[in-house]
Amino acid sequence: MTPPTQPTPPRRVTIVDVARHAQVSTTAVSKVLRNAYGASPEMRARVRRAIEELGYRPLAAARGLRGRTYTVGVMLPDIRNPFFPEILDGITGRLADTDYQVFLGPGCNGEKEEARVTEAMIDRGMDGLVLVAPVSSRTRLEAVAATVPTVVVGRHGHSAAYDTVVDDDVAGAALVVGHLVELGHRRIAHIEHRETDPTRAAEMPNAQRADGYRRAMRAHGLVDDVVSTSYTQRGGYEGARELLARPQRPTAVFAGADIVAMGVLEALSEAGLTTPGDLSLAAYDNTALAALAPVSLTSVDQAGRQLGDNAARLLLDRIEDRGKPSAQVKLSPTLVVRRSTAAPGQLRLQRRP
Amino acid sequence: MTPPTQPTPPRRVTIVDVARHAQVSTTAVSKVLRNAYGASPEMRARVRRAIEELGYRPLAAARGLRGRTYTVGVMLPDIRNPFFPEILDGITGRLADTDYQVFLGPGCNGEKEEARVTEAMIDRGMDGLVLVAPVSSRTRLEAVAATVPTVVVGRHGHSAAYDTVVDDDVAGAALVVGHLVELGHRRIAHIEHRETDPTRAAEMPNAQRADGYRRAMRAHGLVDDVVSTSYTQRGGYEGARELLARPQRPTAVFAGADIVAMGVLEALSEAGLTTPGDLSLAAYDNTALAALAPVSLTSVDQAGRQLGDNAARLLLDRIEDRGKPSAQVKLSPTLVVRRSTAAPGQLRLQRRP
DNA sequence: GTGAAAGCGCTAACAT
DNA sequence: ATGTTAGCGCTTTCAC
Repeated sequence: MTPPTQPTPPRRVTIVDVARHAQVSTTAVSKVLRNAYGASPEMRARVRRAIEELGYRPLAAARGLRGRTYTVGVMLPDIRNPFFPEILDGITGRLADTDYQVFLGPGCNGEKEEARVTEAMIDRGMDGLVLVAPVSSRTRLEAVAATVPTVVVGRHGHSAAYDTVVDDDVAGAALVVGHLVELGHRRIAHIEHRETDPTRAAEMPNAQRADGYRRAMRAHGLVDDVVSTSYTQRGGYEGARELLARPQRPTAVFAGADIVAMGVLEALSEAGLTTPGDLSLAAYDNTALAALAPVSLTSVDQAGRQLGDNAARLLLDRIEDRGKPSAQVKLSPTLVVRRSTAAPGQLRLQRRP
Repeated sequence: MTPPTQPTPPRRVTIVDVARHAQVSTTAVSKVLRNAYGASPEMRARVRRAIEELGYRPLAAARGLRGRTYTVGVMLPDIRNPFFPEILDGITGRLADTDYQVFLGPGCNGEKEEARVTEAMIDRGMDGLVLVAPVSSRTRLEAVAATVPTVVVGRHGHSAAYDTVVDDDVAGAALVVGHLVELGHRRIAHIEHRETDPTRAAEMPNAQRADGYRRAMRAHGLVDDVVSTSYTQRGGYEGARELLARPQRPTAVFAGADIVAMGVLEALSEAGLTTPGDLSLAAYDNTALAALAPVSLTSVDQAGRQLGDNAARLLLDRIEDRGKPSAQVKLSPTLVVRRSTAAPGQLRLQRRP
């Protein structure tokens, strides 16, 4: 009963094969691989030629047993959120010229999933982790960071154990409020993501945005009006339904995320209303959704690529020197104005020209 | 010059620690870990207790050196395409109850990037690979499959070296044409993705969709009208511009992918036209984009989750038995009708009720 | 500058 | 059923 095809792949080329072929020691090959000190130019050339001729690639898993795996893990809360690929691009861009390879964990919701993914990454010997908008407790994050170099993206709150990279969500919210006020709006509502856990609440971007909104409203002498749902399409839909049922409707809505605005649009559509004629709508993240022609949503642009770029840079630094003091990077968002916002009370100026 | 914090993480708990703590051999622990034969129930209990008490987790990288890493790699062409997460959900769902962990490669465009990612996965000792809609040559795919168990998703064309899971793209295209014809359309255009390489062209879903479109048109006694651009928003925009410039405009457009339809909508918006009043629009993939209220796009639903589920199942089978004959799974798509398609020549029936 | 030898954490073959 | 031993492919002392 021999199978038709050879089920056994040809033995992989190892460092021993290279050493033999180049007539040097495995140590020498290892040194060349790592650009380490202690190999003459002549030797380097010999070894490189042998590597070339044999098509040798080091087995990262084996390297990891003693040194590094040259692997970096990125944990994203949700692959579906079109904002996260931006961050990822920033990370891979920065790592492109290095020997490091990036792998993503599967999208994870909640602390349990996060723990599973981070543990899996640590168990695979990854050299460093980038955690994007994690919801785990700070204690948990610090435990991870104690085990492996870690950078946390999109979560406020400093720690000596890990580096952080965030956008200034308070400033972003202020941009939106400022824009709407300038257009003449005074009844501006906000749909926020309700964070249940009070301890980490303040560290999350959603809380910062809500806070920034409240402060900006106050600064403009206006009364804030916050509806608490979640950063999902459904959350936007429910939030909008609640706002539309108010005796005194807001003239503008600031959704905490683009995806939330999609739910708002759904509710508006059901009610036979449109933006910006019946309601101005602004959101956050400036994802591809916001740029779609039929959507054309005013939205806050987080410098996603830069977030990722900085995260990768900090991570590489920390892999080189685990003892270095932790760094915090804060980037400034900008506002991208599109057709979903306009002066209030206009004579039902529709979208079509 | 001692750094303020301890830069050295506490030594990891190893199998030796567990063995010592449970007063057994490391072999015994290993057997328990793998549920292998040769350990009494009593011993299993002892070992499990020790594992529990010490918080031991095996180092996947080290396991891989002898046996398996319990890691499966998934390569997606583009994280931004909202269709792919469906497949991923199917994969992770199927693997959830196993010891296997899924990692994603960063989105890769083109053969070179694909080679880089697959090599990186192989070098990390991954036990199996799922390649989604790869563009690499068949030779290349078979080389990968010869090295590591591989399942190819979303690419037609069989191979003895790897299993395949696809949707029936020809049938999907026929669904669209049938739907539009039933509504009364006769001038139905198609925007396709131009594949440059002729050898693999026939294997790609885009070619199958174009082919299915042509065959369905012919079957209905209609003349096909294909514009070749690419499966991108820009491709849709350019394709639509070309179609709108025709002396005799089509009354319906079948875009090869949802994202293409977004570009069509952009062009329509610029021209002051709307769907379905001026033009019916249908697409493929039934992503979240299609379901957005302001978009509401008729689209072919590929059974994304089932694609992933089947891929994972086949992969596990192949990991167990590398010699087994390769399998091909083909799933049937369905059509989700939304507001972007209607009978032609209607009196500018707008979207709003 | 170079290489021999030890060992990373684990599994597999081979005792017993 | 259990333990002993020899590696997996690589990096790292530590000799020379």
